[in-house]
Amino acid sequence: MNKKAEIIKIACKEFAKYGYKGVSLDKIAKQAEISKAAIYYHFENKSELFQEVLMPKVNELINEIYSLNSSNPVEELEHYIHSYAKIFKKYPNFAAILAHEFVDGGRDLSDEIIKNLSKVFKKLLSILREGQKKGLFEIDNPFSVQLMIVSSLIMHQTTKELRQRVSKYIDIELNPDIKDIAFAISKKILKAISKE
Amino acid sequence: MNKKAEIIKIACKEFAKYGYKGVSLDKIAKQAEISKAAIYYHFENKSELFQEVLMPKVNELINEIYSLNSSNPVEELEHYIHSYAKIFKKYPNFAAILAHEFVDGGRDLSDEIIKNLSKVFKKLLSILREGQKKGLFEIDNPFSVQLMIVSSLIMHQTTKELRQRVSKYIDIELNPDIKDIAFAISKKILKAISKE
DNA sequence: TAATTCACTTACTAAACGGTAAGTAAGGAG
DNA sequence: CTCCTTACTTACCGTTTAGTAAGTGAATTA
Repeated sequence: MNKKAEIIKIACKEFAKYGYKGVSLDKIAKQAEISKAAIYYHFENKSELFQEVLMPKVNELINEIYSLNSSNPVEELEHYIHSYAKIFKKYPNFAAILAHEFVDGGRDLSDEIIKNLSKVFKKLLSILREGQKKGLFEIDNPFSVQLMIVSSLIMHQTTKELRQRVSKYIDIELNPDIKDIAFAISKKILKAISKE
Repeated sequence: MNKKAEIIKIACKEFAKYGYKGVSLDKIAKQAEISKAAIYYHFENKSELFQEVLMPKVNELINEIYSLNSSNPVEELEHYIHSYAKIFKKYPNFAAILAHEFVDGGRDLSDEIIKNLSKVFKKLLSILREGQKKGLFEIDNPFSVQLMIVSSLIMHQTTKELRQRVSKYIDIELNPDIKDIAFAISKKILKAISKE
């Protein structure tokens, strides 16, 4: 593996753990066994490194989500939810980075990434509208559906440490697989929004 | 208002916006129009200030959640969800702080706060178990139910800025009231987990 | 009136931060 | 052999960070 790819890999892990602002380039440099200035040889600045970490994953998520073109909203919704699960399983750090950015108001995301993420949300809205038009779904608040799906999946990936700490006091399932969570969520969401 | 209360109020706003690590005491001091050392007169360190910001809200949430003691799991679940909504409406910054801590693995939370938060999660688990025992609920994965409820409510409060940025590209409802979201969520959750 | 406490301020420290200027060893091209 | 590029390193800069030591004026207590 070349150094640039190694930096990206280490940076991805760090951004997932500490968020954009919490990551220090000194620490990344130390882990990659290079000097900090070497990072600046490969990337213009911290922000560019962050975008280069995120962009391919965002694009892969979009491709996955748009890969099915069924006329069945139920199928489409299931595919949508499992697309997230698939990408998050492939890149567990990606979900954590998104979670950090969500709570930070996307402060450190470039407009290009925001634009691409919008495509993801757009797809869900169109699925819900289609289902509503076909009399399959009954949705009073599409936004709350979106919240339930996306935040549940993202939070699942990012609260592993917290669950560990909480498990000292209560009995919870510690490490459910995201695919199982995706199944549980899509089953419940479908039941919740289905007419009759 | 005395200075200590003013510091807590400003700190609460800052912690909500930037998370524990992102907040600087210099900035809080400037806003409160005192010196940074004055903060250290009132609080032992940054961490103690953080706990003093959080603790009363956590306790109020616990009291609200445990204030109803019905034998009807449906009623109890509705009360649970609306308890969150009530506290988050009263302290919008509290939800944002929790969100930051969730994605940071509760890194900056004291054991006491973790213990108290566990009580909150415990209550939901007991409601779900009770509903299951009475044949009202059908739950394969209690953890995913918890995720859907808590993360949806918290994320709703914390993604206002992000929604604003996304709204340039897609048409979403910008500022739904948390009470409406709570109603939508509890309605969907009940439908999703009800038997039949 | 003298001593003490309260609620701070000023001035500082050591460490960490993102970022940069200048230099360098290795290798390929002409 | 010389020039140039690649992929870095060393050493630094200015700023910001949490935290501290010492001092101060006003109010309270003995």
